[in-house]
Amino acid sequence: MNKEYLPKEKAIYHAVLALFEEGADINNLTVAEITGRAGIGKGTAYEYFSGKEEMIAKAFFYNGEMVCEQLYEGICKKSSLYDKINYVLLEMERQIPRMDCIFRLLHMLSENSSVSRWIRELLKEKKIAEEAPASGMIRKVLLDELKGKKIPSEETMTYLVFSIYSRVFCYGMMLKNEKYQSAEQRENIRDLVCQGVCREVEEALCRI
Amino acid sequence: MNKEYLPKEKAIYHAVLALFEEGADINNLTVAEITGRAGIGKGTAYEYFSGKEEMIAKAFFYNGEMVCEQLYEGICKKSSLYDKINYVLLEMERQIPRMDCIFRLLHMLSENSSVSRWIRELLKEKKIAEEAPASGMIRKVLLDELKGKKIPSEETMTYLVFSIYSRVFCYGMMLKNEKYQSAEQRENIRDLVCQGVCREVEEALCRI
Amino acid sequence: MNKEYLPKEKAIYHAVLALFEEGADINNLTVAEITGRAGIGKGTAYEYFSGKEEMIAKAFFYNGEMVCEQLYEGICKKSSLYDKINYVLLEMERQIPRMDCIFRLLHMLSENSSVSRWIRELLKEKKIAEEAPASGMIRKVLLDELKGKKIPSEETMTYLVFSIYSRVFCYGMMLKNEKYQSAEQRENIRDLVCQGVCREVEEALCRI
Amino acid sequence: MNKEYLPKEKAIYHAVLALFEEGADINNLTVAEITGRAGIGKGTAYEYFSGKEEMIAKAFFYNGEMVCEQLYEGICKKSSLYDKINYVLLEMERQIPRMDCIFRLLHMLSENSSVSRWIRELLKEKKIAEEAPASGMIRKVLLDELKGKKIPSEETMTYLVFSIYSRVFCYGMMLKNEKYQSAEQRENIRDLVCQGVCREVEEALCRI
DNA sequence: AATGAATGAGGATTCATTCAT
DNA sequence: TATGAATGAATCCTCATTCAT
Repeated sequence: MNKEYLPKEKAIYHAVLALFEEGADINNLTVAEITGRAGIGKGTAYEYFSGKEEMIAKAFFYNGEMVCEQLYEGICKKSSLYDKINYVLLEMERQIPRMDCIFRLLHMLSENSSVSRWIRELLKEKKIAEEAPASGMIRKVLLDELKGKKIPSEETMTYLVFSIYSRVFCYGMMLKNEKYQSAEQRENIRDLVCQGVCREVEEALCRI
Repeated sequence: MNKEYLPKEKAIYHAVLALFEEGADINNLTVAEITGRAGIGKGTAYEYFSGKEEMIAKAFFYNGEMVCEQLYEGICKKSSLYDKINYVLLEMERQIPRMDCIFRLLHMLSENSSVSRWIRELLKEKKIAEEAPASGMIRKVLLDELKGKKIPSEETMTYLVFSIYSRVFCYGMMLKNEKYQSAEQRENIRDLVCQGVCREVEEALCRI
Repeated sequence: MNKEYLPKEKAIYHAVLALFEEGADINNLTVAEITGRAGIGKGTAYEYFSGKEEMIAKAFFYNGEMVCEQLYEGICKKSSLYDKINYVLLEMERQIPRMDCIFRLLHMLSENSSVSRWIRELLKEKKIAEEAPASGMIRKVLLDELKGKKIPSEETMTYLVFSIYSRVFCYGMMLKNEKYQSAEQRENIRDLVCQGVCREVEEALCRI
Repeated sequence: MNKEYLPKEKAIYHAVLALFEEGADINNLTVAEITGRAGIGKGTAYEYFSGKEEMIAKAFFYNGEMVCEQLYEGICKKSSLYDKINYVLLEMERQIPRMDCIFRLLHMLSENSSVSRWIRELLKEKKIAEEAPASGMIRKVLLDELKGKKIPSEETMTYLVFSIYSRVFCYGMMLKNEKYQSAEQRENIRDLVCQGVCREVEEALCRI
């Protein structure tokens, strides 16, 4: 299942992600920085990529795939919806730098830069046409949850996906806010988020 | 209350926003493009701004202020929470380009570009230290709603603000998705969002 | 004898000289700096001068005239050649900043900047066509000295002027050297310079 | 002993010096002109130099080293002080353009431009801390001359160095003066300068 | 006469990309 | 295949000068 990446290709991805995690501005990354960090020659990068944009776009895309894959594996090991959501939120906390990359990827989807165009291109290629990136995963989790039960209308499904998505997404945003850095606070909010999701799903099912 | 803007200053702001709305990539805007569009000389811009970054940052900040001001006025005319949220969502639909600017502003807050640094600077200057931009508005709406009722814990308040914020935010994201372009679909989802918010607030109050 | 200077004209001259004495680089002086320092509007300067170059050139020329005039007055009060040379060297020490301006003026004579062209223009206008700037003064001093004696050949005169000129000039250069800052050292060298000049003039006269 | 210069580095130096010799104003040299003349790309220059200033400063410094080296070799081949001084003056006449570069270098030492700051930096690096540039050479010549004789006081040495320096320097200035362009005139003055130097050194030795 | 806001030509510098080795 | 020296297009910013007030 795992696509095999060429070593130099991976080196570029890791270099881009590392530079980003160290606070570099994506739009001002230079090829020299990237290849320098990757430990390969500038010209070599052009043997694997058509240009700077492709390097950056694919790096973030690569990270997205890695994270989602790993996240989904973890989710599958949990049985209740509460635990699944909780697991995701905890992972977000645990891997803040990688999550920042994910957030940047999401932002790029609504940008107009040439990197963004590449990202959209990649999504089309992979035929990943979700409501929002990674929302497919949420849909799968929801369908799992509803297995054996009456399936709600497409409209309701969409709403639920968005509802869960938005909560998870905003939990991530909150993690970056200086005001919510204590473990206790986070735990409380996390609980409320998980409860909120569970309650909403239940209610939606009742309403059918 | 409204800060007065110098004509050339405003011309720059409108030029930046117009270019952005027409699909320009913020990170590749040139001073020549901006001043050309604003109808002023290149050098003139530097009489009002220290550099390109300041122009762009302040343009988006300006738009943010305008939109929030207008939005809050509209919210105040609505009496129920449902109507208030509905009004906001409708406005988002009605003014998609301006909302895109707002979204871009939000994204910039978590970027590392020099424009972003300017934006954060501006927020500090104005002493706007909210959980998230514009979240102060939601908090005010909530407090209005709870007037005369028992005030919930700070934790719960924070959660409610985030919950509402995330739903509104994601509704905005959904508006940009090709899949949800029919007026009917939107209406349905909008209703679900408003109901979801109301229900969650009610339940939170019950739980106190 | 003293040409009358208009107040704003003088203001410009003093501003240029002050900025130079404060360490500004002549070639990077801006009109804004000059007029700002002179306390007049930028446009006003253009009522008196055709451009930046003229301002700077005339400012240094003005300083040259002032210094030479004053120097010559002082020289006339001394009777012996030794005292005259000694007076000049002492004045150089006393007014180092103004001398720096003179040195800069000399340098400009052999430059190719537009300011330099202006300076050469000014010299021509005033019909000051000396071997070197201010060398006319030395020639006059020499002629005074030789009054009543046999006048040497033009060749010898030229050589003497150059010889004196070069010693005075280099004493000025030495003043700027970190190594010769003690009053005692200077006094000794000054004495040697004055003696050297006197001896050379005497010998030249003997040789006739 | 000769530091090896990279080809493109040398190309830049020669381009700067050629442009200067053709009458360009150092302070208005553009990188485009320099690289154009050097026959290399604009960007290439920045692989070797940190900026325009470094290019120009190092070019003049390079010329200074070349000229001094060559001059000193020639001096060593002459036996009498008269011949040594005469050789230097003749060389100055023969290589007027290169001497102009040297003069410009001297002037730069007392300027405040960014090029000048570079030059001073370079001198410090090379630990060349003479009274004046190239004055070290004069000191060496003097010490050679005094070999086997009683060495005069440091004060006298300094004075002699300055005295010789100033005559040579001013002879160079004279060469540029329109009034002294005939070979005969020059020869006469040159003779007087050489004699003057010799006499002064002799007298100084007598006075010990 | 005096001003300074407005201008835009001009130039230093950066950096993605190429290509000879 | 891997490289990095060379390139020049692209762009920010400065500042002399103008001109309406």
